[in-house]
Amino acid sequence: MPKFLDSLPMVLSRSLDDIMPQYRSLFQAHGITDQQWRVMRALWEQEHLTSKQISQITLIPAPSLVGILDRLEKKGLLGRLRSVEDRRLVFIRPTKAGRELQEIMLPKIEQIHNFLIERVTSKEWKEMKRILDKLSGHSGPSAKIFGTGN
Amino acid sequence: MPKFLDSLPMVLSRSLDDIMPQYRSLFQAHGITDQQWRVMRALWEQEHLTSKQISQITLIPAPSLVGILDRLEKKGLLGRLRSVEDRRLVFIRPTKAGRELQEIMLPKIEQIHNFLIERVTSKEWKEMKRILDKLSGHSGPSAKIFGTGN
DNA sequence: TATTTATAGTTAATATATTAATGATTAACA
DNA sequence: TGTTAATCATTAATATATTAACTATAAATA
Repeated sequence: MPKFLDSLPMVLSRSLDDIMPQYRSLFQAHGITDQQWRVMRALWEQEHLTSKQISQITLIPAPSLVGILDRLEKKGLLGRLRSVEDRRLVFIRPTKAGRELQEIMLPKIEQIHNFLIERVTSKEWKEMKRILDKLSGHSGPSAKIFGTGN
Repeated sequence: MPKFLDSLPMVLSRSLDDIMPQYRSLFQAHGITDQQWRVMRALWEQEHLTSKQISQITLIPAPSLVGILDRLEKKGLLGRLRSVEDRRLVFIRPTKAGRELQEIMLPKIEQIHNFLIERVTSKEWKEMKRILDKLSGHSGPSAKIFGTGN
């Protein structure tokens, strides 16, 4: 295999390209996008999150999140509320419609997840995450020599 | 770990988010983006590719590729040439400047790649790719019997 | 041969990513 | 205490992703 296709970014991107369509068709059937789902999914596990928390959990960059929240708000799936104690913060919480959507979609999502996970053994799944963690620099003597440092 | 953060898309996305910045700072230093690099990288390994071939190699969707090629052409890094035998095809080839850029960047890219890869053993690296392949559906019984074929 | 079908590249519309900058607010500190 | 620095959400500008549709061309077929 040529080096380019065997690089870490390409290996990971290929896998994502392979699995995302299986989720996407479900998202699409319910009128939301990948990223919009990520936000709703985060709100399902913990209500009243701030914008920043959602950004951290979903890995969606803060500037992108603004528009995503706008569209979800317009769809009536969540609401924004400016904090009183710290007026810089904005709390996000799902509406009733948002929670209902979750109840419908969550089982199907888990179904897809299980279908994918069953392709490997539990041991392989854990092993893969462990290796990925090492590659990400989250374990071992991690020192980003090319790191930005911010 | 909550199920959401432990899903395959989130696991892979997190890894990508962790490693891409290390490449991106280099791309940025040379005035190109991630995807623009992917295209140039493909042209480094095989000259005169068609648009479709580049799309397949780089995993960049065809409609996105149009703009990326436009911008790379405008930067003088590659050229487009309509095929004579089959006038539907467009051949892409790097310019002299395009090849020069590669010669400068390629060693640094390999340096980053090696730095990342050295975080795991050779055995772990292969094992990870094998497991990812299974998760993508590229191995195992179903994949061998029902291929997409395209 | 005339018609249908398939393919490569492209355009269009909407959604998101990336980077830098801004406004409002709060925290830190001389 | 008054100024500076940090933080959160947001805007702005450019680049890319996603889906559908469209154009030109070529292949298949009646």
